[in-house]
Amino acid sequence: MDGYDRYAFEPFAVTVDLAVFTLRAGALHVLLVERGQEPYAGRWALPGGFVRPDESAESAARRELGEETGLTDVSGLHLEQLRTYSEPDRDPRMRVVSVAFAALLPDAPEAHGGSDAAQASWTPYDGARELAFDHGRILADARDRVGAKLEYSCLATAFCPPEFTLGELRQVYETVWGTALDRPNFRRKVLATPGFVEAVPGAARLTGGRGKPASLYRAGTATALHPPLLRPTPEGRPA
Amino acid sequence: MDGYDRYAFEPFAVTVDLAVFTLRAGALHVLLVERGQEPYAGRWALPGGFVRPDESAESAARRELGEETGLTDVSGLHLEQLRTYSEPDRDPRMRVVSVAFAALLPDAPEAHGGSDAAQASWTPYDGARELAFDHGRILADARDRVGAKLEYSCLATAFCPPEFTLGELRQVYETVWGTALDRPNFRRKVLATPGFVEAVPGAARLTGGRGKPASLYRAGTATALHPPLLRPTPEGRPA
DNA sequence: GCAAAAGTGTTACAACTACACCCATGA
DNA sequence: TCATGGGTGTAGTTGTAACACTTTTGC
Repeated sequence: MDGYDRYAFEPFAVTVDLAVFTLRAGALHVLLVERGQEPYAGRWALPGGFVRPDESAESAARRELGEETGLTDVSGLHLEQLRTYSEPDRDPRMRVVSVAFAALLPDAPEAHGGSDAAQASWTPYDGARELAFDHGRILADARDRVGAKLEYSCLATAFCPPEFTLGELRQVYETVWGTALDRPNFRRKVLATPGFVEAVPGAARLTGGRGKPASLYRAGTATALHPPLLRPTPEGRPA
Repeated sequence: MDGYDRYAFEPFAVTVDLAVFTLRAGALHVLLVERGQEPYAGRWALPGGFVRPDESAESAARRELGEETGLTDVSGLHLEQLRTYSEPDRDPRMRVVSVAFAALLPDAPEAHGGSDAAQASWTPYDGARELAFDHGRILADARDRVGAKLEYSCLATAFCPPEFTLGELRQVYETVWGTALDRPNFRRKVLATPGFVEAVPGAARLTGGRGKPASLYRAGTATALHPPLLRPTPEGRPA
């Protein structure tokens, strides 16, 4: 970054792309938009758009999410940078460098199209069809990251409403990882980690319509899990 | 990223910045360059530069490292994306979005200035003075990331030459983390992790000039550590 | 009563910690 | 022979896995 040179003013565009996850009916869902314009008109894609001259990529991500999908109540939104995709040919029109984000939402307000998006909707992750650009890869990278961060961070609470039961928190892990967890052990593990959750005194709620009402908890102040909550033996796992 | 709009052609520049680490004399060192031009002329900064229209950020990072510091023999270089810094005011001249990388080198070939860099040199991490732009923050983020990745990945071998002793590998952990590790336990832990290291049959080498010659090992094929090698109780650690 | 979900208890095993101890080498 | 670093052994503790069992709700 040393001074101006002739490469500084080549037409680079900088965009953001968002992989926004939520849980619906016990399945991982992702927020997709249908493109209204070429290229890839009619194809589904991740929401996103151009970064404006006066905002950071993080600000652009929140703005575009509201503009394209109508999700303006983003109070519970957890947003974090994934990585930046910069292959020269990733957009057929011009040179576009995209800063990708992974985002988590507790409940799932209905989405609707806006600005450049013909429509927006929550789609089951496994049912996601071929996406525009390299968004399929970005989405897969985001899912891997979220799954991995559940192990050593308190990220799971970002999928839950402000008050939740331990059963709901366990379902977050089971849904994202696709494995069943031992309920008693999960409970002890979570309660033994200081700052992960804190009890809401006296409160209780039914989880599945039947069964004993469960105590309610709020997200604690901790962000990291020590020791981590490891996935049940997926053998060799990628770095 | 839906079609052209008026924000697409604002003058964005895209750069890369590299935090390159190595170990020298038992201390963590980082590769810095002295800026030859305004702004921040004469100040130290991370090596880096503009991404060209026909290359990815990863390619640009390797190219700039060679151009600015003379490090062209990058066979043992481990390079990975850190994150992207995009605050609007991070460069006083214009809008510059920078993709930052963390890099690790086993040995430390001498560096010399080149292209935009007046000079380049390996600097002890703790002795790093105030850096240009937001490079101080990037450097701190990179160091945090490297320290964290040592816990759950085989990254430590990237600091070691092709053949190394377990004592050298342990010094990587001790130097980056700033804590002493129990030698026998470290040895067992590393050898018990399949694919972390593989023995070089028959080979041995003296580590510190004195003592019993140590067996030599090569980096294995694994990339992740399961279970992880956790730091000794730093209490609350950031996410 | 029965099914479902919360919550508690217990035992066996795996991993980690903290040492003590021996070995090989250079000064 | 002493200091230094490599390598092995082992007891105590902690954490996890895999259950059985009780409690409280809706139907």
